[in-house]
Amino acid sequence: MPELPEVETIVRQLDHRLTGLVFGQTEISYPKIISPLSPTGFAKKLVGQEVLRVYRRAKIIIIELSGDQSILIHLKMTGQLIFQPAKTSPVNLIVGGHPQTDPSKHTRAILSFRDGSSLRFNDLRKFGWLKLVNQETREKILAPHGVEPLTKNFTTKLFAELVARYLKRKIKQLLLDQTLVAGLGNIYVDEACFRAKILPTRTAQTLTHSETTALHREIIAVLKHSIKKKGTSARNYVISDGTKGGFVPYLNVYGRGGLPCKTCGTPINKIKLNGRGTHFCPKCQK
DNA sequence: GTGTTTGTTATCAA
DNA sequence: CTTGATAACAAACA
Repeated sequence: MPELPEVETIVRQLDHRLTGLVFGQTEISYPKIISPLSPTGFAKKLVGQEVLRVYRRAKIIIIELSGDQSILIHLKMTGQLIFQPAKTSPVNLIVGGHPQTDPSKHTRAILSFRDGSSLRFNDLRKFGWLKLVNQETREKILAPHGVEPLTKNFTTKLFAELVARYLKRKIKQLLLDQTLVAGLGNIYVDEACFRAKILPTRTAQTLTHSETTALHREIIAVLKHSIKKKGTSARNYVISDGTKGGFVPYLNVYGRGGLPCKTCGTPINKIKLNGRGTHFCPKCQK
């Protein structure tokens, strides 16, 4: 599940590798991932365009091109973006615990560059997408997202205002809402709540001022820590060079249902909250 | 055949 | 406007 730290890791690597490359041929094996153009239209428009930079907004990857166009990419739950350098053997991947060579049967698109390198979009569950859009459409798609938690715009005051505005919402639900804070997903919401010692099931209105401050602080801290470790490879997230992120050993609750809390030894509780697997320590979190 | 995994949007309801 | 519930998308895995 690529969330902010995973997408950020991919983007940093791709920006470094793709900037300056010029697109050549494009192969689409699963047309439904492409919009708003047809795969043919997509390929035609892409040819000859140079990559200016690669950046991120929320969980969306933006490849900015010469001219007016950008490729927007969302990996959703199982998307992978693999960079294949020119004249090298296929990148090795681990998918669902099994070694796999890329490209695989889950490769949905291959965007080639004129120097012989290529970018592959793999997506087991076909939820992810690629859009080739102009600036105006790009901004229309990006605009509805909330504050970027790793920018100076994400102040304690702003976060407190959000908490005060959506009083009836459960904390977890509030944090998962991409229109409020952008980039958090199931993993980092659970982790941030643990670090702030707050139960994800509580409603916003029950938070004290110091709890709100702590939650704000821990959201930032856990995201930064994970980026430093290149993200969480809980399932099939890989970085664009096929390697895995290193944050799993630092997870306190996500994926640890029934295992002892690293702080107090109490078994981690796992419940369903609004249809999401939710993990917490019943003793450390109040 | 069943339940579980989750990001996002749509839809309906209150 | 806020909020809650549910389905839909889609495929693998236990």
